[in-house]
Amino acid sequence: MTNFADLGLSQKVLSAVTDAGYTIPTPIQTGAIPPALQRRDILGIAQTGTGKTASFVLPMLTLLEKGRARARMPRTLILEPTRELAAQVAENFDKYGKNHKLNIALLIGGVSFDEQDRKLERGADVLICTPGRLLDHFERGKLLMSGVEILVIDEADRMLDMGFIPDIERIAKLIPFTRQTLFFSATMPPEIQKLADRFLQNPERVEVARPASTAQTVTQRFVAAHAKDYEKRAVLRDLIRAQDELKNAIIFCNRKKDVADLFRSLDRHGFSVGALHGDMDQRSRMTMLANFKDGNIKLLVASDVAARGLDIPDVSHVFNFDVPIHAEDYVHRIGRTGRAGRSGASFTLVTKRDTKFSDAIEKLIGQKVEWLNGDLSNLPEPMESHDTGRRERGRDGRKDRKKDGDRGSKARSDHKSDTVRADSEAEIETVVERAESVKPARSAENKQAQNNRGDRPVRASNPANDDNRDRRNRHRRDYDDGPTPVGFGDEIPAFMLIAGKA
DNA sequence: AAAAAAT
Repeated sequence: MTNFADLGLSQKVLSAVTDAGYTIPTPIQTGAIPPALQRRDILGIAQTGTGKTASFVLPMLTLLEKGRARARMPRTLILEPTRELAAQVAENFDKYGKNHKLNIALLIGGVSFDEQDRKLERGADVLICTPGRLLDHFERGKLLMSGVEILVIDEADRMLDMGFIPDIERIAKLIPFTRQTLFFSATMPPEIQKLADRFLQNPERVEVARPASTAQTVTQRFVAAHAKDYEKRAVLRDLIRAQDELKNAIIFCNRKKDVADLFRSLDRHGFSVGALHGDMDQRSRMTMLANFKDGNIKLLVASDVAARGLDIPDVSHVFNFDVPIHAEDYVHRIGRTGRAGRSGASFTLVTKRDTKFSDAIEKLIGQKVEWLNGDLSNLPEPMESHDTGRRERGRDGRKDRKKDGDRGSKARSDHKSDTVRADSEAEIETVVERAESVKPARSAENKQAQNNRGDRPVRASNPANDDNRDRRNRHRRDYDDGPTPVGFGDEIPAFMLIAGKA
């Protein structure tokens, strides 16, 4: 078996790798590192979770040991589709480059130019960028690309999805053709192949199988639900509480607005929860992600910004609050769990209007997904009608919030049965039965969840106002569960605000 | 029926 020591990496790099606890390289690393060290171009076909990032970070560090950066002339350039991915790659350089004295600059949008400018001025060995911000700096005359020796294009297929290809082409033209190019993509559709043909010279092609196919390590279930958001939220809460093995989870929504709404709802129900989507300000995004990675937050409600690439080890559960519209996204989302051979669980709420998409998912993954508590044909009547979510939710929400610590889904469904209109015994029984078929979460976890609430920076910024929330917001419209939190002062996180936007 | 990214 190949060892890291056999790949030709420098001592400095090897010792950092050893310190990080790695001895055996992954297939993409074994395949890509030796030719990369020979200054060959690389065409890497690999998904996240395969060790792809280290497969370019490690050889780059070794190659960068010779030479020194000059002001405004970066020596290497890495292009990433999202800010989080770029930040993650930067972390890798910190980790594996701890024995080096290299200047790493992270050029991403949403944060101030000043520090980025300073790093460019000082001379950066490695520039890790999202395309927009890089071009912005370039147009301001803050950097020259003529000294770039290595260009990395990561997640090329996703760059294509996001319409970045013209930017990438423009950037590539500014870099000398004598450069070395490392090009990575999870898939190779024809457009990407064409792009690779244009950018790469006699590349070494390294292709690795998808990491353990989804079916192997991830338990997948569909969960029937009514389409109304408050019904889906109730189903989701029961589902979360029923998970004994839940360490942490990502909950995906299709829209940013729904991320914000669901976050608020779960937060008010006492869950330890954060939110992540692209309209949040960059600082909140970073803080949320860090808190989630550190375990300060157990649940992360996210848009597809978190579906691919983000390296969040050890996610025990993925919940799809919405069925993804593109089946491909389903694979990426549930790929957030069950990584590196660990087991994981994923649950997807499916409503009648989603069947087209759930069918497409089954077709794509080539298997039927089991239903948790019976399929859509067994779904009881919706619990609304004349009593819509408004009144019931308000009460439900407050009760839940107070008593979440010692209260499971049984109690919850009891409560429901006295608030849901009582004109159908059978219907109530079904509701109770469905709720009981999932077990309540351990109270220790709920306590933990409550403890965590105060630790979050968002809250901590203004805890004093919490007391006034209910009174101040008594008249606010709210279909879910009680008052809308205000009182963030000047520090209203962006994800709280977007609900009001289009 | 969407999200992501420069301001």
